[in-house]
Amino acid sequence: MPRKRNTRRSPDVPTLADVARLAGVSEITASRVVRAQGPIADSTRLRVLSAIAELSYIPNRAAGSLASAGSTLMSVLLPSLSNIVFPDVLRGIHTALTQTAFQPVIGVTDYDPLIEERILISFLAWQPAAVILAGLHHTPVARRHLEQGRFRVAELMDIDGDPVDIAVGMSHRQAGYETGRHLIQRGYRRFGYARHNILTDDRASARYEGLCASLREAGLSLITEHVYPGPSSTIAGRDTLAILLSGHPGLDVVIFPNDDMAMGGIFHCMHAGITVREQLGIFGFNGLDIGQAMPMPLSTILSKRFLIGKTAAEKLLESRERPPEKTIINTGFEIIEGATA
Amino acid sequence: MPRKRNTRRSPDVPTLADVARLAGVSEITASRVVRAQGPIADSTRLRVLSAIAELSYIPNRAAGSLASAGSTLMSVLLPSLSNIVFPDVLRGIHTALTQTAFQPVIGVTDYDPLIEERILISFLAWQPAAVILAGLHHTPVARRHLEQGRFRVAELMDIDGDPVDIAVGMSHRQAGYETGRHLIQRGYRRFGYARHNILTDDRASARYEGLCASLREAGLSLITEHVYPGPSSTIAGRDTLAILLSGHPGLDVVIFPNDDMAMGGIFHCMHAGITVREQLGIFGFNGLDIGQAMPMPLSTILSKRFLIGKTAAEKLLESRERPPEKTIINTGFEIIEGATA
DNA sequence: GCCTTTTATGGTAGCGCTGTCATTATTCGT
DNA sequence: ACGAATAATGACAGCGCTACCATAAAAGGC
Repeated sequence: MPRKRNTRRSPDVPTLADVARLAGVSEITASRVVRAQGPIADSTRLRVLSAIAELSYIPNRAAGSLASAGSTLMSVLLPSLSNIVFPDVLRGIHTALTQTAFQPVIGVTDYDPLIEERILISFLAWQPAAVILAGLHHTPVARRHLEQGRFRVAELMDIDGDPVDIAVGMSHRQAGYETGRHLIQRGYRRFGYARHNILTDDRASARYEGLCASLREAGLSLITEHVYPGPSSTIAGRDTLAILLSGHPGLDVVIFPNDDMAMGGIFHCMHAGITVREQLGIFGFNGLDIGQAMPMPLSTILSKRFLIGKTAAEKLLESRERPPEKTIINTGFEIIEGATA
Repeated sequence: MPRKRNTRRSPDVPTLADVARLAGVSEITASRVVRAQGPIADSTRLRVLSAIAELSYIPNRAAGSLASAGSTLMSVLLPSLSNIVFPDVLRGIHTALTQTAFQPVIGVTDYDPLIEERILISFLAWQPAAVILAGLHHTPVARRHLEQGRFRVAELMDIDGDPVDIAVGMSHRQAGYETGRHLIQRGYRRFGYARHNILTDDRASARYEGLCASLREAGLSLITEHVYPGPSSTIAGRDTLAILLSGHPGLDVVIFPNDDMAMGGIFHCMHAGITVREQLGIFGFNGLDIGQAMPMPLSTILSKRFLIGKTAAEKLLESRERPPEKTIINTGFEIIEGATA
């Protein structure tokens, strides 16, 4: 005697077979209606759709994915969500995926390549159609999986390096370099630098290097820098500036790795009675809304986060197959002159 | 003649059968090693693990989920990621899930119950073990799915209502009420209110109602309010305060629906030469880092976002089955006196 | 030493869906 | 009007894994 069907499942979850039976068609026809694929007579479609509605049928994507060896998932691996940069990227991705069948699945790596590797592998277990990551630097294991998988890969934010497939972003090294040139041209000479302790934020490091290069070219160098013993935050910026100035009161400009910390720097100046720009220039990175809403808008660099996310997702949707050659898309950046440097 | 196996897949993706063959065991034994389930001899486990490593085997979770009628996914549906509140909640969830087999899958609803319903259904297609949503208000269809599904449900942020399963959060109505009481006690009498256009931010509405109730009790009422024709942002707060004051110069305190907008209000005061607190009180909501980093820390209410996320995920992990009775966990809130009201 | 329990392993049958191929009904071109 | 293309539908196997049961060997109890 054959074992009773359906022993493992809750008895009342409808399957495609139930829908097909109710609509009086075969399973495969019902499947075609669900996927809007292949020629279906209008009358048939209607009957199937009403059966779906009546049963509150939800397709089982695990079964679908297994049968078709593919999914409509797009894995997105981001370093952090506390840093507003990445939610902006995500919004871009979402915007591009709305009205498509694709669905983003988000993981957070905490800037740790090993966590990235672990999450990547657990995402690959769901057979995603595409993978989006931040940066070009991954563990060797992750890189191998990215290169060998049957999915397209986009690496965001950074374009200084060798992408797996598609890179969308800007040159952070160049942004750092332009920052230095801009500030030198505006007359600043005595540079300080504030850092945070996220050593794996490769973009921040690249900007730092670019800045140093431009100073070197002008015969200058950083007078001082301080690494805040914690992740980036406004308070980190405030406290770091206080420390920098206590050791080197002669600084005339301080560069921060991002706008959040730069805002903290401005708050320190307000508190200590330092006139921003005249006495001390403050320069950030990202071009956040809040910095531009201040009475004296923050001098910074606008990174085009939303555009990066949107462009990457659109590019990934262009073809189902892995492209034969690598693509690098430079979304560029803009110096916002602002009023603080 | 039987059709060749594996025609649909790329030929070189290893399966559990390949692992088992290489290790010289049966598929089910290899499966047990992968899942760390059931008794396995150490020598066998080692052989299987080394076969897995050699082949770079990645389990196919679609197949696993289909066979076991379950997954280790935890669906998380949040209204927005631009609002820093939700990344904080997410961090809490992540913290609770680290070192467990569970994996969060994040969707963004843009504060739209219909989008929430759509994303919920597409997530349910993956048979999640649990679902986390924001708020207690969902479409009837969504509510029905939540109630009938074979997964646990946590509704976050808000506890003023009837949860499906578990609610974790605070009473926003009470927070609004306490805000009013606090400000009245501090001597403020002429209240203004700034709003944004996200009508479905039920929490903001509940705070608004609580505030009005406390004013009514004290024989007061809002003198004016302005709805900014756009989503919440610092610039929205700045511009809204300008409009409120131009119409009603006699206001002595303005309450904002969140810290971002309140910061914008402070920036307007700085720009317009208004002395915050003496001439005009400013009150926010959330207790963000950046507001507390200002020279005069923002007066606001601390909502415990991280704790909410962490508590909810922990609670969901407690049992595999849907709890027989509803649970409401009040994480509370704290008034931060600050220096702006 | 014999029976029971525990440990370790395997055979088999699906889970729910879709790719492939086949079949029939309809439309079209000339 | 007749073969050829097209539209609409179905039968069936199998995707990769795990639940279920069975079996065999080792360990324990008295």
